[in-house]
Amino acid sequence: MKRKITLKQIAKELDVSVSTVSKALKDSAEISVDTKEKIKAFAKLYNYKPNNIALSLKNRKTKTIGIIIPEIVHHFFTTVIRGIEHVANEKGYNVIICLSNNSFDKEVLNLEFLANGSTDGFIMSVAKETQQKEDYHHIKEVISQGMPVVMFDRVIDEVICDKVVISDKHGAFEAVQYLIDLQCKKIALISTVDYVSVGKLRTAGYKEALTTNDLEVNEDLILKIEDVDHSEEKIEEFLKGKDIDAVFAVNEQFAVNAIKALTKLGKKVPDDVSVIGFTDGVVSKSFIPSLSTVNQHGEDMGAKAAHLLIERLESETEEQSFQTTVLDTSLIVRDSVKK
Amino acid sequence: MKRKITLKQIAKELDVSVSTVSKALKDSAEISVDTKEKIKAFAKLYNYKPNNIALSLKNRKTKTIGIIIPEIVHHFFTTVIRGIEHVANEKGYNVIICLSNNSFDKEVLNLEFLANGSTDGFIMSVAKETQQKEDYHHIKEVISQGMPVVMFDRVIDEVICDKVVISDKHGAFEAVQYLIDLQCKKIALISTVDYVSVGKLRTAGYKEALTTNDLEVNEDLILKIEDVDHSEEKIEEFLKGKDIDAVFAVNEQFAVNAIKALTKLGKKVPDDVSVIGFTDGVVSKSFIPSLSTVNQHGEDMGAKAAHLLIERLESETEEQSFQTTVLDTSLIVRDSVKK
DNA sequence: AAAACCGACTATAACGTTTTCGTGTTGAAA
DNA sequence: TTTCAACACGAAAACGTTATAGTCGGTTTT
Repeated sequence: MKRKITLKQIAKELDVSVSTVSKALKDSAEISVDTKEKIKAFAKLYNYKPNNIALSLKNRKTKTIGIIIPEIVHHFFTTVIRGIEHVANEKGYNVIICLSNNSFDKEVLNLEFLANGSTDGFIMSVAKETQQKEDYHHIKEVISQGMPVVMFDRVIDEVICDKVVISDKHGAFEAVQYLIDLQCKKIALISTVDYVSVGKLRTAGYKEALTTNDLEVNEDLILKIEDVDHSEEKIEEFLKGKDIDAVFAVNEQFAVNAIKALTKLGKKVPDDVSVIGFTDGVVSKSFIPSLSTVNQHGEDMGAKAAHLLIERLESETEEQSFQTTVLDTSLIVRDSVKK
Repeated sequence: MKRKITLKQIAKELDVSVSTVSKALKDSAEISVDTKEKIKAFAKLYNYKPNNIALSLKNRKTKTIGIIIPEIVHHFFTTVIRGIEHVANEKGYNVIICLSNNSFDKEVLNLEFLANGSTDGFIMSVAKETQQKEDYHHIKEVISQGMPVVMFDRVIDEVICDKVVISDKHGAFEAVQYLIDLQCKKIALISTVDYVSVGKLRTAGYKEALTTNDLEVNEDLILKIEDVDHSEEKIEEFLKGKDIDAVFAVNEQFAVNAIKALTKLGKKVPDDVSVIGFTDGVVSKSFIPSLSTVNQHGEDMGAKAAHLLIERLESETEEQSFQTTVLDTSLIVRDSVKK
């Protein structure tokens, strides 16, 4: 088994110095054409490729971007990663992904580990537990050490860095407005607990749409779910006996569960009740009735985040003004709402 | 903005040598208790953490595992990653993910890049294009350079390394056998083109189940889909006018599309036609009727692959016997089949 | 013919670690 | 008093690169 060949070995074989080899391979004018050709041929033969680790150490940059997200089995995060990956590769960067599993401790560990030389910067969406704890010292720490960080989706106002978000509130507003335009008057909301920033914002959009249209906000029509795993029963229980004509859910899963529960309770979707979800995932399109959703454009989000990060990495100046990019959502109308 | 602190800086500040600092932080017996305490306190104050890149260079190992997969928006791959990530982190390894987007060239690039020092080994599922081309020089190359590789799901017989697969053929066999036991006689197959190894194997399982039960294999009941994007129309066209009582599909998407098409064609699932898919994804559970599938246990697969790789990385001996682990599938019976 | 220059290299430092091999100062044994 | 551990630390090499600063023989300049 042959090991990877190094400059030193090439130098020894050809009886020249390491510097000569390095320069020859970079096609430096300092080296004679003859020598260059000889060295290049030899290097090619042995398939020489510079060692990235050595380069990273020397250049103090790794050309890799760290992604830290709560979960990967979420279709939304998956699309974001794809967006990041796409532009990162285009610009010659690699991507290293760590999952926090929504755990604060793991997020801290990941961040610390990657910050010690492994990456040039981060793109992250914080863990649920972190938002709950409101402890952001680890993120602030890496930023203060000169690591650029771009946050997306679940962002923290308190941390100063570039951010990419969608207009959660406005997206929710539009969806609910759409339902109101369909003459729906009794619109239920299925949301998450408030410390999850997106849940909070979407709830705000829901409420604003109602009040803008002179409809009363009825807290009895609002369900906040803590534990995603048992959402199905919770939703069914919540909807039982409720007199409603529409449901707005802050994610795809809740929307699907709502339709199932409604069907079980003898109500027809969309004839009796219209349903709109948030986040366009794999399920929405396939579901029967196909689900109307607020599309988050995850791939665009990832691409934008990567652009922001790379721009900051490659700008010489220590620009201190950070921007928050707000991406528009778009309402995809499918069969789960009355026409 | 403070930069990350290094041993050298600590040494300078405390007026000792770099070696002393290094040893002190490792709690070496060579250093006096006083000095150790002083150094440790200082290091803690400045939050010193060793630079991973420097360590990687020195130790010639990076403690990271490279994952190369065709696509990330597939729920199956996502679960595999989760499995890998889980055991990797447990053993102190990091995970770096590259997507080939099913492109041969990108796969080669990724592999080359990561092989130059960035990772200690690979876990991969090859791109569709690579399987089509049957060009595996890039994989053989990294293996010959002493990089352990573990393949999963789409594996290549020709490449000698550890592998983790599921019993595709047997899984398909069991599913079709189940349909036959339900008294289905005219079972259609919706598969992929043959160069995709899993498609081929599952097709073989389907055929074997039929012949074992003295049923004729009717090629008219077999559809092979090349282009996933237009599968919906293809499937509908295929099923039109066909006299069948069951469908076995080699993935979730095809199964869902089959149910949709059947419904459109006025047939009831499961009353008129039973349907079983392969791969348990997000859609299966939520779909109405909920989809019966062959579960691939992606997370187990990832975990097993990671174990195999790490074991090889950490064993001193250059073990030359490679193993192929075959994981069992399990049939999840839901509402898409007659009871 | 001395000074300057040029072409084609080589030596060295540096990136941040760890580790092996010194080395100078004690205090105790001979 | 001499000898020798033990102790506490430092110097240097190594991992693989690249960039800067030499070096050295030969040619051109004046």
